[in-house]
Amino acid sequence: MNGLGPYIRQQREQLRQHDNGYSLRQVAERVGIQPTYLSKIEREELPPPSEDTLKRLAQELKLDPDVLLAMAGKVSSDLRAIICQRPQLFSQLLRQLKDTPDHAVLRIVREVSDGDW
Amino acid sequence: MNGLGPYIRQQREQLRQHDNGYSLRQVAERVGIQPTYLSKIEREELPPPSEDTLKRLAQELKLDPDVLLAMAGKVSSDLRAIICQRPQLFSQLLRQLKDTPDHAVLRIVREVSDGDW
DNA sequence: TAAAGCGTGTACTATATACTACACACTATG
DNA sequence: CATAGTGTGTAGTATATAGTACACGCTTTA
Repeated sequence: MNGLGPYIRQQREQLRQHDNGYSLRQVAERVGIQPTYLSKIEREELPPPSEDTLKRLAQELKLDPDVLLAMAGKVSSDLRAIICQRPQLFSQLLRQLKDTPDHAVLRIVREVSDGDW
Repeated sequence: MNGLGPYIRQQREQLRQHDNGYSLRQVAERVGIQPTYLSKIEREELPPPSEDTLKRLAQELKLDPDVLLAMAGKVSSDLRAIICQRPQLFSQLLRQLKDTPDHAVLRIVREVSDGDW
């Protein structure tokens, strides 16, 4: 359980082993931020960036945006929108599922996608 | 579908019909904000207040905090925490359930609470 | 050995968020 | 008819958020 910063750095260095285009500077440029900023993010000298920046970073580094956002304590705006449309329903559901084991939740997911609803 | 502000005002005036302690000033005081601020919130002259303030307001006005937060486009911090602990799982679930009708989601809720998991 | 590229330290900055403080006019109450 | 209470207009503020800009020393490359 290390933080968002180290997680990003590790992944970047991972990718770098197979492709030299993953220097801090180059990634920063593709993501559209200053290299110094990415440096600080990776070393957690500054708090996590915005949702948008995190998403671009996730895409660039081939990471799951939802995971990256979660490590920053954030929830993607599209999920927020889903909840906000039926707040009582989904609030109840989530609190209900808080301590439900993964496999049981996944069973629900599969049942729903098998779509006899 | 009127906004958060009018919704709050309406509820406050509703409560006021049976209890004079629901003037804008008195509610504001109990909630811990300035009356001018509450006034602006109700008339949507200012953007919605913080999560904490909305929750205290909900309690004071006997409204569902999740609903109030939702109308402000926010999601309660405890729900965020639940999602952030298993982001992939719950992101998938929520996107899956986005267009699932209420009754079907409620069926899940009941199945889970009947707890044979 | 010069130039390009690397990561980082320091110092700012712009915008959004979340309010407060004071003054005013109107209404109801004692 | 004074005074207590009501809602609101105007102006300002503190803090958080989300970054930028420049300079530096080190390393690799040509």
